[in-house]
Amino acid sequence: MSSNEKNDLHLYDPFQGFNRSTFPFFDDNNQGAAAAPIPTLKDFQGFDPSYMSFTDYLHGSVDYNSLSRAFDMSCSSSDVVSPIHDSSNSKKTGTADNNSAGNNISENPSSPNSSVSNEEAADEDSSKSKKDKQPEGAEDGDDKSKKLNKPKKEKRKREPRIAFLTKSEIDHLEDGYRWRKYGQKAVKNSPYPRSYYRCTSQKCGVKKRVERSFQDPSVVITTYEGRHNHYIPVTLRGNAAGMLSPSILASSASMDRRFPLEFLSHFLPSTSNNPTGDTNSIHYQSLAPHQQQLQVPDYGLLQDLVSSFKRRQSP
DNA sequence: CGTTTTTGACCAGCGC
DNA sequence: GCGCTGGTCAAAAACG
Repeated sequence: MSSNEKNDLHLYDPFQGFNRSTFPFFDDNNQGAAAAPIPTLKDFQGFDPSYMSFTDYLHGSVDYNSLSRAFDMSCSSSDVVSPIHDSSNSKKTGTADNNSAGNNISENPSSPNSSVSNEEAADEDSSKSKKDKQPEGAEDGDDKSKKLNKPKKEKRKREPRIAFLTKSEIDHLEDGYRWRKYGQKAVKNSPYPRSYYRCTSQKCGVKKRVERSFQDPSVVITTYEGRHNHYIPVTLRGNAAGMLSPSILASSASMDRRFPLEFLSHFLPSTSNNPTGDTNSIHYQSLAPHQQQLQVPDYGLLQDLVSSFKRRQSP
């Protein structure tokens, strides 16, 4: 990788090696150090870049319509992100091509506004679609039996998902939240398994999947589903407060295991800083260009992205 | 001892 | 209807 690329990044950049231009979602204008003609979100009509961040997504400050709209039109400006607008729910529509990735991002809920997610989450997510093996009448079976009784296959609604590509040696990057791994599956056509995590916070139904790209093993694909409805837990292993401390982070040499400070700070409910609701822009200002995550609305697109990414990196 | 990870089994959805 | 695959459960093991 080119050294100037590195220079471009902050020393604690966990994404070193990534060419910023690969990430059209972060506007560099504040840093004035754009390394390449990067299509920014401004290129996405109707989708202000300063309004979209990973955290924004998680906290639902961005509405999915905007998101999908943005992606829908984005691609012209980027050879990395292509427009995928999966409005159908068929997870196997593109199986032939995407099967390795597993599935497509699911449809936007008809009412992007949300409530969907919280309802499900509130339900402890387990009610969601847990398949009930239904042991003989468990007490907690109300969830299960509920499901069982539920005659219908009301299609399980899925929360929109956002995938992030991160170059890291570590599979499970710390993002400030606590996750409990609840499963792991082999990924078809890939030597790397996919791990399933769930936020340990009680009412939070956020889930994420982590897997390594088989096309470029250095790239970790993290797919988030749902949005946190709480602050970063203070009891975070190793001390969340510490993680959020700028001084600590700035001096940290082991950042490759974490997302950037700005990134973490974005996890906090934005209302705290900005009653006017203009938080996003404020937050965005604090975003450094090295905050390089690529948000992808369609999981099935990832492999293409990785390929594309690799191409860009090799001269 | 409480929490997290591992892992085999099970279930639902989808294509054929 | 069958088989495949992704996603989840849950008991046991591992860990701190």
